[in-house]
Amino acid sequence: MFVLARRLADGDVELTTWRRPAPDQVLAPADVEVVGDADLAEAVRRRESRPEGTAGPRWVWDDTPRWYPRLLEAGVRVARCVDLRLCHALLRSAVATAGSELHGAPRGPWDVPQGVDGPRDGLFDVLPESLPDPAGEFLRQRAAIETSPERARLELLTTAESTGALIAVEMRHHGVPWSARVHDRVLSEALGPRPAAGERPALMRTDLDEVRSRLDAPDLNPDSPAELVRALNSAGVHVASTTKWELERHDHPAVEPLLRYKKRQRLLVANGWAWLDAWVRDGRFRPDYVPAGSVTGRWATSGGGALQLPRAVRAAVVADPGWKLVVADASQLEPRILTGLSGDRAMAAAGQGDLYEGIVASGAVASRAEAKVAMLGAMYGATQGESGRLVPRLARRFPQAMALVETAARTGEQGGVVRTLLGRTSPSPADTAADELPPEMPRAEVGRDARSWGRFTRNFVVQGTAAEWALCWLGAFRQALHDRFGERGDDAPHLTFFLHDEVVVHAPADTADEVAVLVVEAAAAAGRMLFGDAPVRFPLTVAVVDDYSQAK
DNA sequence: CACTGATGCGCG
DNA sequence: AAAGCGCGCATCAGTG
Repeated sequence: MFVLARRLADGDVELTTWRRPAPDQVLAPADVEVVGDADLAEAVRRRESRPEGTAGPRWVWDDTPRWYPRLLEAGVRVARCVDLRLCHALLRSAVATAGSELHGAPRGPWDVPQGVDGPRDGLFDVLPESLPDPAGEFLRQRAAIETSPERARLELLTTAESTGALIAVEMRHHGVPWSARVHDRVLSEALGPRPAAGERPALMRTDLDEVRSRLDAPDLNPDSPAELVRALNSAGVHVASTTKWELERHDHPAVEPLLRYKKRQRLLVANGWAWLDAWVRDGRFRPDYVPAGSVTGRWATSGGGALQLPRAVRAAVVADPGWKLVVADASQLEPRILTGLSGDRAMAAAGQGDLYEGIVASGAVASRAEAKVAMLGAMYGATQGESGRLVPRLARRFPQAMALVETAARTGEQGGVVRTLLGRTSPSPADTAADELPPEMPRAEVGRDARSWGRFTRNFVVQGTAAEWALCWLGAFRQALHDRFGERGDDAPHLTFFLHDEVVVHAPADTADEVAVLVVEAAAAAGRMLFGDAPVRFPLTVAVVDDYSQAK
């Protein structure tokens, strides 16, 4: 059963129940209720509470961040939903929906960023009207899915994507437990005490004084790359840029303090006191997650840089008193995804334990470090350097795995699209680049573009399927947490952070060990959802800790 | 003054 | 200008 929620122009909400009159018949609206905004949470709660063992409704709405934050604030959790906006994007471009009305539809009002008016901006008493004709959109989506030869996979993909949207809002609602005191200590130790506004921290002034005197450039602005290159060249350090990688190759006495300065500047600017003031309130950091924010289906965030939290500040993620953090990350996720996608039995055998050690044991390469570099090179399309040299050695031992990424690369080079296991389809280069491509691009340029697009499609199948695995993992784990601990209410363990192949759970201490078991089981379940009984394993590294820096 | 693109670096 | 993918953010530098 589906319940479609649609916000009307006056702010009221229309709830339409859709059922199948009989199995195999098309969905039809069964009843309609209109509730005032103030009564919405209660109406949802009523329909979510149900006898043990019976399935609740699947809420259908235009855009999860427009609905769910206010429900959570009212204490109402939703088990399942269909996020029409996210599913629209998937189905419109999926090759598996060919022949449906949605397939290849021109960009329209559903092709918008999430939460266009902000999840809640407090300026309006009445939330904006729903995106146009959600019932029509819902039916077009159901038709696209149900007539697809890939129906089962599209059902799983759209469900996983929508559940991800719920989880993103729930994680923002709970927030990451954050100790401003510890964060300040980390900063003070790395940079010196917090300076007055507009001042450089003491340790950075020391670095800068050394750089200026050793380059004989007393007025140097170290934050201007152009100025820095000129000063370095004048001092005999011949660099074309100021990247860490290039600077490291010179042993001029200015280089060391300069690299120190740059490192500290980075910490100050990206995650310094200003960040703390802007992003941490009442002991919580609340990132704005953007599910499917990247083309491959990985999440992004907007504001706060949550997916780039430097290791140095992770000590500030501290569990509440009496609580623990359960940190779990999937080991060598992308190579294992490639194993499952390709059905490469030699690679599956190598992945019984540590995959990179398994590759060494297979005789393909000599060391774990080489195995890692070679594997990344294979998935990213490396052609040069150590990585490029090692890739052919992998190809000899694991021909099926290598053939899969090679095929994806060739398809992209020739202008075709590729898809993930569940059917997310890569953008077409024709649509993406046609208007930007200069009419008379030299042949060599076109070739370079094609190869670059081939590296994108090569990686798309792996990174995108890994993102699908992660969504299934999250969804299964969320369900397991709720089944086991849901009745504890605010005292239940909950997801608090997600980073592509890693999750952090904030858990009451007495639940932590059990949570650790559930997260491992969920990983195995995700593997089965994608690959059935194929011999590919998804081991996790799990740690129960007091702060995030203690994990691994 | 506002905007855009390039640079550099943090994360997976 | 780093080989080799995907992101976000701050800052600089150039343009309208």
